Amino acid sequence: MLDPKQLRADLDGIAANLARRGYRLDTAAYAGLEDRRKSLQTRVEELRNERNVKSKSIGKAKAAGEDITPLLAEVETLGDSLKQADAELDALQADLRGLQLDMPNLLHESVPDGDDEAANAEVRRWGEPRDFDFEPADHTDLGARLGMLDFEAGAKLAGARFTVMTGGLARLHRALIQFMLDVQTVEHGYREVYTPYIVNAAALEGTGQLPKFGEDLFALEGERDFYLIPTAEVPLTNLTRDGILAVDELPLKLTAHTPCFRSEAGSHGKDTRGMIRQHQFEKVELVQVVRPEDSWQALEELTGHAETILQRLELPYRVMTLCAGDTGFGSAKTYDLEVWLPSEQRYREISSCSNCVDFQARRMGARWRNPATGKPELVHTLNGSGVAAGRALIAIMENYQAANGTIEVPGVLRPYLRGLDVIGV
RNA sequence: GGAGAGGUGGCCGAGUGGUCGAAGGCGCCAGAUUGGAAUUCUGGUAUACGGUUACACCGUAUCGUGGGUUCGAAUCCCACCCUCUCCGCCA
Repeated sequence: MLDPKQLRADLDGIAANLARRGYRLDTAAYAGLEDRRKSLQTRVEELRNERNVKSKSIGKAKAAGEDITPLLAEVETLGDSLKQADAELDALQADLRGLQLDMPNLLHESVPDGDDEAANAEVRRWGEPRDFDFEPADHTDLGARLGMLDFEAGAKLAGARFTVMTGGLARLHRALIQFMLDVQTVEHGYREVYTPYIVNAAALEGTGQLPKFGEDLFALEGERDFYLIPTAEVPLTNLTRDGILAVDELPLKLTAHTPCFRSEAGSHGKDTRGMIRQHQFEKVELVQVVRPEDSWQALEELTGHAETILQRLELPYRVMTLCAGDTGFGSAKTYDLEVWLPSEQRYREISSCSNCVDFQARRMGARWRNPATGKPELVHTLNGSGVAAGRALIAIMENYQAANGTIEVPGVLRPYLRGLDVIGV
């Protein structure tokens, strides 16, 4: 959510920034609502004040044993006009809040212009794509040849976009997660967290998935508003909701391995082959909650923490700054990590690292007590995948494949696999 | 699932219809005391929004959440959420 004060003071400036994303803010409509809200709120507060003052005098008169009938007559009609004005104000405020919840975050000035991923800007590359002396297979074929990746079984158990992994591949997948968690906790100072995989609507509103993107979520049936998490960003970031952090708790660096569930509504026909886009996948997530002045430095560090994983796995990748139109709803700036996939002869997203500045913090009511002012102030929140396990597995399969269809296990994962150095022999 | 208890400020904890944003304590901040510290004493210590883009002042809201009763609700009524205890069940 954007700062309501800023929305009042610089509506046109905000509209111009949001326009870079292709978001059209109807400034006249917003300003009109805001004006009406202001006058109505003043009126409601005046009426309340009158009621409070008179009620108080009734109390005093009664205590003094005086006759209160004339006083009661004075307040007779007050209640009705107050109730009516209050209802009007409530409706108006709900409208305003609806507009505010719909607005994406302001973009950082360093975010390049552009409508879609074609305009994303490459920041750097790491590693050289391997030179194959045979035609590299894609992970789907490799998995089938190994007999360890079964999409039909996934479809039988659940439906399209679900996968069953078995044997060495399942173990490699688990080793990958273990490795990533170890690096992030032991080397990068993140605190490991185990969280619920089901969250309520308030948590999803806090990080920005709701109310606007409910279509992308799996909602549970029943009387309660429960959802499967689309990313551990939701539970991790919301740990700070409605709270005030002490200065020595910052930066708060959290990591969690969780499954992620996404309905992928609106991506029909996209990446239907293979394990690239699934309804369920595993991820190690990184979240940082920092002082506002530290967040841009933190974004660089967090991105580096995700990069470390790909470097240790010796997977070639590049870092992209997402352009205005491709940057996510709650993010002020996002770096995507894209890993090299030999079968596609291109880089594919494997991690997304974002600085949400105070956007989520304002929605969540997440603050810290600034010693300089003594006051609670909004924190800044960041998140990034460190990294997506399913896609990392794909990248390993394709980049480490041999001509006979076996997969060499990257060196850093071997300690986790107890002698399984090649998968498929 | 059955029975019961409870949710109040950073924390603990009073408060069962009126002057309660809320006693008291702890913690914290400032000052006094001290050679310095501990102790002790004094004062101050919520957030949001609005009146004014002045931390001075004023108003409004906030005692789990949402409704209701009333001139007036932390206090009464209803629903829901959460916590705890006992029983049952269970990984």
